[in-house]
Amino acid sequence: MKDYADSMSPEQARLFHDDVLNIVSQIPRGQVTTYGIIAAWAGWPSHSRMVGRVLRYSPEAATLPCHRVVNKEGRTAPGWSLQRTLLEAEGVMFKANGHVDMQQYLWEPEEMK
DNA sequence: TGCTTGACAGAAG
DNA sequence: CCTTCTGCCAAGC
Repeated sequence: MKDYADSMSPEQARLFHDDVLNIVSQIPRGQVTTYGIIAAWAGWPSHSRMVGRVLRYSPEAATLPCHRVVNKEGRTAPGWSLQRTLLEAEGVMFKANGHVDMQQYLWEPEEMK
Protein backbone atom coordinates (compact mmCIF):
# COMPACT_ATOMS: atom_id res chain seq x y z
CA MET A 1 0.00 0.00 0.00
CA LYS A 2 1.53 3.23 -1.17
CA ASP A 3 1.60 6.00 1.39
CA TYR A 4 1.22 8.73 -1.21
CA ALA A 5 -2.46 8.57 -2.07
CA ASP A 6 -2.44 11.88 -3.94
CA SER A 7 0.83 11.87 -5.88
CA MET A 8 0.97 11.80 -9.65
CA SER A 9 2.37 9.06 -11.86
CA PRO A 10 4.71 10.27 -14.64
CA GLU A 11 1.82 9.78 -17.04
CA GLN A 12 -0.51 11.92 -14.99
CA ALA A 13 2.16 14.55 -14.56
CA ARG A 14 2.37 14.83 -18.34
CA LEU A 15 -1.40 15.16 -18.70
CA PHE A 16 -1.49 17.71 -15.88
CA HIS A 17 1.22 19.69 -17.65
CA ASP A 18 -0.76 19.69 -20.92
CA ASP A 19 -4.01 20.64 -19.20
CA VAL A 20 -2.39 23.57 -17.45
CA LEU A 21 -1.00 24.95 -20.70
CA ASN A 22 -4.30 24.35 -22.46
CA ILE A 23 -6.28 26.24 -19.85
CA VAL A 24 -3.85 29.15 -19.69
CA SER A 25 -4.02 29.52 -23.46
CA GLN A 26 -7.78 30.08 -23.15
CA ILE A 27 -7.71 32.95 -20.66
CA PRO A 28 -9.42 35.90 -22.42
CA ARG A 29 -7.46 39.12 -22.94
CA GLY A 30 -8.03 41.54 -20.10
CA GLN A 31 -8.95 38.83 -17.59
CA VAL A 32 -7.08 36.69 -15.07
CA THR A 33 -7.44 33.34 -13.29
CA THR A 34 -5.73 31.66 -10.36
CA TYR A 35 -3.31 28.78 -9.83
CA GLY A 36 -5.84 26.97 -7.68
CA ILE A 37 -8.58 27.19 -10.30
CA ILE A 38 -6.29 25.85 -13.02
CA ALA A 39 -5.13 22.99 -10.81
CA ALA A 40 -8.73 22.10 -9.93
CA TRP A 41 -9.86 22.05 -13.56
CA ALA A 42 -6.85 19.91 -14.47
CA GLY A 43 -8.13 17.41 -11.92
CA TRP A 44 -5.65 18.00 -9.05
CA PRO A 45 -7.12 20.61 -6.65
CA SER A 46 -4.21 20.42 -4.24
CA HIS A 47 -1.53 21.00 -6.88
CA SER A 48 -1.77 24.76 -7.24
CA ARG A 49 1.97 25.05 -6.59
CA MET A 50 2.66 22.65 -9.45
CA VAL A 51 0.82 25.02 -11.79
CA GLY A 52 3.28 27.74 -10.89
CA ARG A 53 6.12 25.30 -11.46
CA VAL A 54 4.87 24.47 -14.97
CA LEU A 55 4.45 28.12 -15.92
CA ARG A 56 7.91 29.00 -14.67
CA TYR A 57 9.92 26.10 -16.04
CA SER A 58 8.06 24.96 -19.16
CA PRO A 59 9.35 26.52 -22.43
CA GLU A 60 5.81 26.12 -23.79
CA ALA A 61 4.46 28.47 -21.14
CA ALA A 62 6.52 31.32 -22.57
CA THR A 63 4.30 31.29 -25.68
CA LEU A 64 1.13 31.56 -23.59
CA PRO A 65 -0.44 34.50 -21.71
CA CYS A 66 0.91 33.23 -18.42
CA HIS A 67 0.92 36.81 -17.06
CA ARG A 68 -2.87 36.40 -16.77
CA VAL A 69 -2.36 33.93 -13.93
CA VAL A 70 -2.21 35.48 -10.45
CA ASN A 71 -2.73 34.05 -6.97
CA LYS A 72 -6.14 34.02 -5.34
CA GLU A 73 -5.60 37.34 -3.59
CA GLY A 74 -4.92 39.02 -6.91
CA ARG A 75 -1.21 39.38 -6.22
CA THR A 76 1.29 39.06 -9.06
CA ALA A 77 4.21 36.62 -9.06
CA PRO A 78 7.10 37.63 -6.75
CA GLY A 79 10.17 38.83 -8.61
CA TRP A 80 8.23 39.42 -11.83
CA SER A 81 7.14 43.07 -11.87
CA LEU A 82 6.68 42.95 -15.64
CA GLN A 83 3.56 40.87 -15.11
CA ARG A 84 1.72 43.90 -13.72
CA THR A 85 2.81 46.00 -16.69
CA LEU A 86 1.52 43.41 -19.16
CA LEU A 87 -1.86 43.20 -17.41
CA GLU A 88 -2.27 46.97 -17.23
CA ALA A 89 -1.56 47.06 -20.97
CA GLU A 90 -4.66 44.85 -21.45
CA GLY A 91 -6.83 47.13 -19.36
CA VAL A 92 -6.64 45.30 -16.04
CA MET A 93 -6.76 47.83 -13.22
CA PHE A 94 -4.89 47.26 -9.97
CA LYS A 95 -6.21 48.22 -6.56
CA ALA A 96 -4.34 50.67 -4.34
CA ASN A 97 -2.72 47.78 -2.45
CA GLY A 98 -1.09 46.51 -5.67
CA HIS A 99 -3.49 43.61 -6.16
CA VAL A 100 -5.68 42.84 -9.18
CA ASP A 101 -9.39 43.54 -8.61
CA MET A 102 -10.45 39.88 -8.74
CA GLN A 103 -14.16 40.64 -8.48
CA GLN A 104 -13.92 42.44 -11.78
CA TYR A 105 -11.37 40.46 -13.79
CA LEU A 106 -11.48 36.85 -12.55
CA TRP A 107 -12.17 34.32 -15.30
CA GLU A 108 -13.10 30.69 -14.74
CA PRO A 109 -12.97 28.05 -17.53
CA GLU A 110 -16.68 27.16 -17.29
CA GLU A 111 -17.00 26.82 -21.05
CA MET A 112 -14.73 23.80 -21.28
CA LYS A 113 -16.67 21.66 -18.84
C1' DT B 1 18.09 8.92 1.31
C1' DG B 2 16.66 13.15 3.61
C1' DC B 3 16.27 18.07 4.08
C1' DT B 4 15.31 22.46 1.66
C1' DT B 5 12.94 25.29 -1.71
C1' DG B 6 9.05 27.40 -4.11
C1' DA B 7 5.20 32.09 -10.05
C1' DC B 8 0.24 28.64 -3.99
C1' DA B 9 -3.71 28.82 -0.42
C1' DG B 10 -5.50 29.98 3.85
C1' DA B 11 -5.31 31.20 8.59
C1' DA B 12 -3.15 33.71 12.30
C1' DG B 13 -0.73 37.52 14.65
C1' DC C 1 -1.90 45.86 5.44
C1' DC C 2 2.15 43.01 6.10
C1' DT C 3 4.77 39.03 7.86
C1' DT C 4 4.94 34.30 9.31
C1' DC C 5 3.33 29.57 9.75
C1' DT C 6 1.26 25.29 8.19
C1' DG C 7 -0.32 22.13 4.61
C1' DC C 8 0.62 20.82 0.09
C1' DC C 9 3.73 18.14 -3.47
C1' DA C 10 7.47 17.89 -7.03
C1' DA C 11 12.24 19.15 -7.87
C1' DG C 12 17.10 20.23 -6.26
C1' DC C 13 20.99 19.39 -3.75
